[in-house]
Amino acid sequence: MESSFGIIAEPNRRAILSLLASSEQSVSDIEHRLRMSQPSVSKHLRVLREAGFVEARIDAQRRVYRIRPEPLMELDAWLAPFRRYWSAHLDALERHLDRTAKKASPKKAKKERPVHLLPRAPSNGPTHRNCSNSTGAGTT
Amino acid sequence: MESSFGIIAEPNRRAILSLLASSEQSVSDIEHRLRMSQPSVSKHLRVLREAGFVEARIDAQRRVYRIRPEPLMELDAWLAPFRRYWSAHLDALERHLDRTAKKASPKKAKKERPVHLLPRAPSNGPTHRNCSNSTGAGTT
DNA sequence: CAGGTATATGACCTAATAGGTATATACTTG
DNA sequence: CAAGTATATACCTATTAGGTCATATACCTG
Repeated sequence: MESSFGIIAEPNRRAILSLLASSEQSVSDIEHRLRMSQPSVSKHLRVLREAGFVEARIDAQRRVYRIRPEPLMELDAWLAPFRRYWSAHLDALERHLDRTAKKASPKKAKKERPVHLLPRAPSNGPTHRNCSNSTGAGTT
Repeated sequence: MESSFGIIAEPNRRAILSLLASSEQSVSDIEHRLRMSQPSVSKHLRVLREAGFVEARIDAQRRVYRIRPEPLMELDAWLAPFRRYWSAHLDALERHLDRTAKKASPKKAKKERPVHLLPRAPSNGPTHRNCSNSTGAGTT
């Protein structure tokens, strides 16, 4: 696992991080709250630890894990160049989250139009700055 | 590939996104700028497209790709709960990025102290806010 | 329509990874 | 020291994802 991005690609690891976001937890805490096997939790914690996402503190036999923010800040930093796109799409996010939450089942078909069937662009100028089409058209 | 997180786990895909962040590009643009094979670029673009990270516009035989921000906003949203940790570590990020930039080679050994050898915690309160230790051990 | 260009896709191979079970290690208490 | 608890690790397996090569598809130009 090279990058921080690869680390958080794993859903269970994200769940662990989210859990730790609220407060530190021992391994067995995580095990029970997330319904995962103990070895699995330990393995994920190891990955997270080696990637700097968490650190452990010893309390008797327990290892109490907590967040270390640096790698997450790194992700945040990577997102920076894209934030210029946010403003135009502040509400589009809601629709997006809404949509992906409902779907999530269709495997691999009919979710995207094949590229060669894309609608012809208005063939005006290469004004790549307008992202307005897709979102335009009020939902209402 | 389930989530948006999985999509951006792939370095080439992140490179493509970063490239598109500045301006839209055709497939062959990407191919040449990132020194990737054409099939590889197309496949990654497909993944990105199906995940909603990019969309394509047709210009003659070219497919001109551009960013769609929604999934990135989703990532940004996921990071929100962790931002409470930022403030205490604003400068720690620099050190972290600095460090990980230099290393990046050691595969899997000696990068983290084994957990059972962790320093005894001062056993005071569970003040999980201090992340100050551990970072010592210079590479040199 | 023929030839050329740009992109997508399919087949195949390989490497990386997550999960499970069993077991080792470390620490605590009597 | 013995027994018990909490956590880490080794080994194995199935799955997945990415790369390349070859080829199909769509579009342009003359």
